[in-house]
Amino acid sequence: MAENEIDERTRTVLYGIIDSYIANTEPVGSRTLSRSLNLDVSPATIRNIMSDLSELGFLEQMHTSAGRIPTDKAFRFYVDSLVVANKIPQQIESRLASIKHLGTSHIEEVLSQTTKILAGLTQFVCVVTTPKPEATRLQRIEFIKINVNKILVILVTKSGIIRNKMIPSSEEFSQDFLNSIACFLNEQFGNKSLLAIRNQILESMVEDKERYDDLLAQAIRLGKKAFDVEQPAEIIMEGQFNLLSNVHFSKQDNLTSLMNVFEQKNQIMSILDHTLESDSIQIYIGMENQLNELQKCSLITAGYGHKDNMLGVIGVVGPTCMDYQKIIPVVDYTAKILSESITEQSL
Amino acid sequence: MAENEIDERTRTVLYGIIDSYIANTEPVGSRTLSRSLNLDVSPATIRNIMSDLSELGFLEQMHTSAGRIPTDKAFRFYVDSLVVANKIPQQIESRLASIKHLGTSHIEEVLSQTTKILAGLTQFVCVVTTPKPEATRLQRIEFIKINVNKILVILVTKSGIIRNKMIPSSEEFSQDFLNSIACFLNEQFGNKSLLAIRNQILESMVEDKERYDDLLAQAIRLGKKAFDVEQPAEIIMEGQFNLLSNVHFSKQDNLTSLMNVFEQKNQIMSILDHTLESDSIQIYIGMENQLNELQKCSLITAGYGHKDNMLGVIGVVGPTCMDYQKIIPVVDYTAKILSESITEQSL
DNA sequence: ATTAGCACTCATTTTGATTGAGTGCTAATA
DNA sequence: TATTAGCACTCAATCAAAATGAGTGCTAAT
Repeated sequence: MAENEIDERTRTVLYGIIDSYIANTEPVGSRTLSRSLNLDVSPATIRNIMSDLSELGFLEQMHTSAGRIPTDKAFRFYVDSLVVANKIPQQIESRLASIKHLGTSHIEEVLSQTTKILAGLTQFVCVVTTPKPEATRLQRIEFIKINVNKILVILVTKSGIIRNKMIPSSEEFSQDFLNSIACFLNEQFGNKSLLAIRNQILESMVEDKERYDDLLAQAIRLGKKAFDVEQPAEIIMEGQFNLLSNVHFSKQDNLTSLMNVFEQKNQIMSILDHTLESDSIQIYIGMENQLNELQKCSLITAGYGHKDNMLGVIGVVGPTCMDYQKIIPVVDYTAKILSESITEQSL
Repeated sequence: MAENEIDERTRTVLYGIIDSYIANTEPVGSRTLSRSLNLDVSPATIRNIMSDLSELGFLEQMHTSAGRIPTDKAFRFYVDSLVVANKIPQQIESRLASIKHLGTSHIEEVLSQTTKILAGLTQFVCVVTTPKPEATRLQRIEFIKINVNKILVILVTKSGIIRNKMIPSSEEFSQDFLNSIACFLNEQFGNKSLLAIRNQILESMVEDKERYDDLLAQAIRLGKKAFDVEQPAEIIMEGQFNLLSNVHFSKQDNLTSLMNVFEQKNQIMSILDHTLESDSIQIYIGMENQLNELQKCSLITAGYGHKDNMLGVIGVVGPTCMDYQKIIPVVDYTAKILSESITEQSL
């Protein structure tokens, strides 16, 4: 049997195995399946079909006399042919609705709350990236003189991020002078992306080093410090402990290494980075994940923001054998709600 | 034998048991002890002594034929009579020194880094509270008009905390007007504690409701919003996963409930709150902890800040049978270094 | 093409015996 | 009188052999 001509019955068996495995996290054997499935076939027939599926790489066995478990390939097949119900259970819907009424102003707070809720709903680890600098536009920059040689920079972005940064200053500025500089920078760079601003500033410095009058020169210099090492994007993570009580992970002891991965947020970050390109939901199953430690996990991500301007990514990490049918729409819907509540914010 | 007349030899045995238990996390029996201890007595004698100690409540057995393990009471006795070496290993000293050279400006960043280092050194869970509002004095407040009905408040405290808060405003203010208000508030309240300010504002509002001219009235009104729900103090926590690889916790399965406690930071917060009163190091052993889930843990805390003005608490949570001799000075020293580097900051 | 039957595999569970570190008690000893 | 040797007893931990049972592959009959 070739891969592209899997007949109806074979597919039913495969789905049956996957469903059963998702439900019980245990290898499934022919007899059990022949009973639970409504196909009127004997275990022996099921075995034959299973044998075919094994050969095609959809099933594997831990040892000869165990049941079979679906491979990553099987899950991929399953997920690809999954018609995702876009009907969200009432309970989940109302739980997520609370994000919208979150009166807070810090986008970090919104993201953090959302992540917590999603982690609670899925019982998996849940991550979200703060808006990436390329996508965040400057709304306002201000300088506050703290003391003789310290200036506080406040950076407000359109997406609602507020960043504080203390920068040292070699010479003393009056608050008035700082205000002028801020005013200048706001006019010059307002509504531009942080990345664009940084580049433009660097250009200015190279191009016409001497030309500027004092105000401009100082503005550029301070601006450079303010926009310079602007951290790329952070990652907010919740529910790491959910995996502790998760059947599938508590069995094995790969937990510690998994936790280590989560502690090193930058690794997760770089994975999520890739997924930002697409605005639809994305699913990485088992081995499809680059990271070794995640190869028994699946990652489901969805971008948030708006079609023309995706801000970041929200997603969950769970076992490969998670209930995709249930989880996918939840992640999808969460991203949607998050997008909406952020737009409301930045208005 | 009465509790207050424990003779030399009995004490040696008790200490021997405790030391052995700390080292191996295993019940210790009479024969092993008689060999490892240099006392020239037979196991039988040790058994008699152990029997005495059991009666006094210093030792307990899991079952008849197991060895004995020290009770909380024993650890308390041990810790109380511990002469803590204030000599810190070179390696640890240099590791902690890096805090001082942390060029960053946000106190949160300093606290977070310190906590991470302490968690790494001790391999336990490590917590620190951000400075409590009663102890933090206002350095500077500023208002930035974001749009028609949103104002960003920036609050800088002497201890280096920067708080951003978006507040809604019913009427529209010009930035100039906001500056005047900020100027007024800075003059009025500069260098006062946040708590004092809040109270004073509330008083003002009650006392002379009508008396103020427009500027003052608005200043008080905005000030109220700015200082009002100022969150009490946060808690920063690191190294939760350390306990996963800790021998003592991985054996039992009380881990999940313990992790839940750590997720509910406010519970930990309220414990740490109590410890802030004293400026010396404090130790809570096992049952001495109010929280049920922590009753197999010990908590070692130390305040940071300055004698007349303690800012917050830093501490570690580990198993009751931790190596106090080693851990106590580390926590103590960390708090000292932290205090120093924060003072440097706020100058 | 399907199924019943059968021999075989192998993780898991059960059982029972063994070991060993520990205890308490008592009688002998210094 | 304090210490110790000796002894019977306890009990978790370890191990090996046996039983169990869910599962498989193959073959011959339907």
